Amino acid sequence: MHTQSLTHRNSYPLPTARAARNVPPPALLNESIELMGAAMPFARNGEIYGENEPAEYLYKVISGAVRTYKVLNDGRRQIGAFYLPGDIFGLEIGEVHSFSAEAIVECKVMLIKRSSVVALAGRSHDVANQLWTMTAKELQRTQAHIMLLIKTAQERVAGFLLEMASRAPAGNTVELPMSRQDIADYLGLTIETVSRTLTQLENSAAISVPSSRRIVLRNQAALNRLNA
Amino acid sequence: MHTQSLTHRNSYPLPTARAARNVPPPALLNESIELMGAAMPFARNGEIYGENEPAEYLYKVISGAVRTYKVLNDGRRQIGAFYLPGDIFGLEIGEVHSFSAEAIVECKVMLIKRSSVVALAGRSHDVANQLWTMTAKELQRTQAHIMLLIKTAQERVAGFLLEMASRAPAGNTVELPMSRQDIADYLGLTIETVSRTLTQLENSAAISVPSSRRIVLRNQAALNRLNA
DNA sequence: CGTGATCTTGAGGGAATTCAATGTCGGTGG
DNA sequence: CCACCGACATTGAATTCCCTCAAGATCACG
Repeated sequence: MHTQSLTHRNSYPLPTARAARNVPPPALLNESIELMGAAMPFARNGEIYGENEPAEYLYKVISGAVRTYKVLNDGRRQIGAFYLPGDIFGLEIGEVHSFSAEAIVECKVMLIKRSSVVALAGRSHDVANQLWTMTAKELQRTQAHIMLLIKTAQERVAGFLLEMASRAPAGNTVELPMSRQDIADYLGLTIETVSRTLTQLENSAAISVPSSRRIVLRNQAALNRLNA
Repeated sequence: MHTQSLTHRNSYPLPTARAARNVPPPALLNESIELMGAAMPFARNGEIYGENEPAEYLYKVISGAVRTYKVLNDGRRQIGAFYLPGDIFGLEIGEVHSFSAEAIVECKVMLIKRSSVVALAGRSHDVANQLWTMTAKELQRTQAHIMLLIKTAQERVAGFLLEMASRAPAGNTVELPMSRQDIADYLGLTIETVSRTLTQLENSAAISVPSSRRIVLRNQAALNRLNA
């Protein structure tokens, strides 16, 4: 459990510090998160929060990558989302998290007390609106995930690569922070099928795989065609 | 297209009418929807809105049942959700709907102008909060849907039946408004697999199927076990 | 250079799909 | 009233795609 590590976060500057300095409430939730928290480090595979734990914080990825997931009682794991630098996660309506969150690689994550944001939203319509917008964006992302899960293996992998490419900084090379197992659990496939499918895509000249965690999209049109 | 039918809804009472009567803004979004709209009828299979159409309204099911769905370019259809009396749908953040919506059976649906709700939310923190809460609930529902889609056919069908049972009014009999095709497209299966699976569940005494649209949950524990 | 973790590849099996036929129900008209 | 029709549902047989199990290959790291 990581509870202690979260608990001692109380020593980080909180909104009261801002109030004391007579700073007007920030219009942008994104900004307020930066102002209200300090980056907290997590080791590779470190737990950020667990399913059913109180949802006390919101989180913003500063560096590294995060996965959220659920485990069924027979051990199957489903990854709900990958979060990359700049992404906010842990936004829940209930009192507890409905997924668990782990660092995929070494990470820095900004934390903000949920109660602070909610309080802020009670005063600023801007913040309230962004809280809603962020949740709605997450909803759209989840709906897109559903559309992936009904497709063939090729389509899922192609869709995943295109998604990662669109979120990555640069051109047509995707740097994957996650393992094949993570990808498989995100796409509802096995590692073997993911691996085989990547090989197929490479043989059909749609991609090349210089190293297992680096993938070059050689024929984006072909991938888009698979993306249905 | 149903655009005309929506357009003439401008003749329904709008928030301004309430303001003129010096009524305080309602605290509950649910109430405001009832106050702001009148029930509109839709025929079986009638389109309520289409994907990529402007998201001008929110909708509340008064009677009947609604499905939202997307169609892939090769014709595969994925149903995003079923909405039953009391449920609100069409809540989108973007300017356009990301799914289409159709009446499964003859329906009455309450409509409310999106702009009115958003304006109301700008004045009432209560309404803003409920707008957020509703979106977050929808997110949770979608995440649960993902967990269904990674399971076996038996588990998906069992999960679907339990979901419908928990939403239906009465005891352990589920009255299905939707066809096998709808169920299949919701669960990412074929109608044949849905049909065969129901037969299996019946043979294993977990359910009985007196008529194709009526299902009795005979052994809820067994279904829950399948629900993983 | 070994060791464990991760990834790839192969062979065989199984669950769901596809294709096809039959069965059932509700409505409509003779 | 019942015979017919179309829509919907069920069942069967064959196929396909992905999974499972198993063996190598590659990579990172001490």
